[in-house]
This record gives sequence, structure tokens and C-alpha cells, in this order.
Amino acid sequence: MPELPEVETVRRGLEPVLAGRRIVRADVRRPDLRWPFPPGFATRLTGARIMALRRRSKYLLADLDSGETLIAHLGMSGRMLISGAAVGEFHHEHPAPAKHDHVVLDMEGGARVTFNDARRFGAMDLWPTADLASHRLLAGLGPEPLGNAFSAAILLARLDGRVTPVKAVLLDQRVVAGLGNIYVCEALWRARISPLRLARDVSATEADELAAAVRQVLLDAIAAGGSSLKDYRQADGELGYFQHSFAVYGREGEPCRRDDGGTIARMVQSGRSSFFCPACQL
DNA sequence: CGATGCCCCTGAGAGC
DNA sequence: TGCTCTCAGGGGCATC
Repeated sequence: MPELPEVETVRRGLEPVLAGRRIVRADVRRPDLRWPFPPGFATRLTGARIMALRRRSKYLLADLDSGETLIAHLGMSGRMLISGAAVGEFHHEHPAPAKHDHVVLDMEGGARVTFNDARRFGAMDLWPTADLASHRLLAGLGPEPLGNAFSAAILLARLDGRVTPVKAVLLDQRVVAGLGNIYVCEALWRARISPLRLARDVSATEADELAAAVRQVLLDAIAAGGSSLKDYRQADGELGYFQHSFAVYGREGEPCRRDDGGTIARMVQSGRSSFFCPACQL
């Protein structure tokens, strides 16, 4: 579900509610998401002040004044919902706990953040802030695509020699961190590269275009507040609107936006749908 | 080591 | 109305 632009949008929505505030109550309503919560999870959260809210790849990182960082992943269907905060001129009431509301954080000042995740592919953990890089979920992540460590040269080096479709390489979080099925499809369309192309057959020129396409599609999506399909909402409940700008994702059978006579096709690669234009993606 | 499937879980929508 | 089937923004892990 949420890929980098959606997680970044959620981070921006949560930041004014969480950053600098103390957690006065943590309600953990089930023992696990994808994995069990760490021992004493609620106790370790209660009373802690959130010093900063950061993002690494698709992970939200809340640094606590206890010296630990709360790591959260939204999985496929996870949402962070805010209630009780002043939004505009209105002061929302807290809704009754809903189905799949798994973790509820009450903040000083009256705001509440609820983590809701129907499919429970999401995860939460606590880890020493000073040692975050060693966490098993973060240790192997590749560079942030919007950061300085990611470049066409780096991408080309990671594509080199690999006998697997370029799409699989872009989805590999060890190569570049934060892309998912939607934005990989969109970036490949922007770079005019077929998702079927073997990674080793991507030229240096194409790697330039691909790296640029990856960055630009993420920036465009963040500017639009992410993409809202089924579950994803911005933290304030608003829908992102980048889904209206999709060139290929979910557009099977529709004409290519390049007006090249192509019709968007769908195929399955390693169990996931790839959308592409056979006319311009070679 | 690299590549490929399977699987975790729930819900929505299509087809019958 | 209800059943069955397919599909869904992720990604760890076993297997070859």
C-alpha cells in the first residue's frame, strides 16, 4: 500500500500532532501485528516525549526522549488516524474504537493517533536510537531515492549483470529504498523502459533517465499528497490525489498518455501486476 | 550468492 | 442474498 510518497505524507500530517509532545497513554489492543510487539511496549511508550518524527524508506521513526525510537511500518493497509486535534476551527471528538484499531496513542494536549491496519502486514518495534542502523528491518536498506546517496551511477552499478527483470531490481529495497509496485510501474513508463527488460540490458543513458524518473515521480506524488486507492488516507483523513496522474498503474486497456497508439497492458511478474505501454516501453 | 515462490491477513468486487 | 474466486500500495523467508 503506502509507498514512499504516502509514508512521507503521513509523516507530515502526524508531525505537528506528535513532535515535541508526550505520550500520556498507549493502548495496545492486540499482542501483535505482523510480529509480536516488543516486551513492555505500552509501558515503554507511556510518558515518553516524541522528539522528532522521521521517515526512512517506508518506515516512520519516532525518536523518544527515553533513548528509544518507535519504528512503524504501515504494511499494505495501515493507516494513522488523528482525532481530538484542532483541525481548522473544529475540535474533533474521539471516535469509539473501530475494527482493526490496534494501537492508540493519547498525546498531551488531547490529540489521539490511532493505528488501524486491517491486513496486519504492518509492524511496530522499539530500538535504541543510537543504534537504529542495526535494526534488522533497517540494516539492509539501500539509499533513499530522494537523497544524495542515490544516483544514476549507483543505479547502473546495481543493475549491472543481473539476470532478472529491471522491475524486480527497482522493487528490491536493498537497491533503492521506498519504491513499491505503483511507482516502479510509473517510473519505468516515464523512462520508456519495459518492466520485462533484463536489468543487465539497461544502458547507461537509460539508467540516467530511470534514476531521474524515479526521483521525479516520487516528488510529484508527494506534492499531490500521495495516492489514495482503497485504504490509504492522509493522517488528517484527506485523500491524496496522485492516483489521477497515473500513466499506467490500473489503466489496463486504456490508451497510453503519450498518444502513441499504444494500449496499456497488464502482466504478472513475480506475483504482482505490471502495467506498461507496449508501444513506448521497450 | 542470485532468483523465484510462498505466505502472512482481511476485505472488496466480479461472476454465477 | 450468498457463495467462490481473484486481486490488493509489502516484504521476510524457505528453497532451488
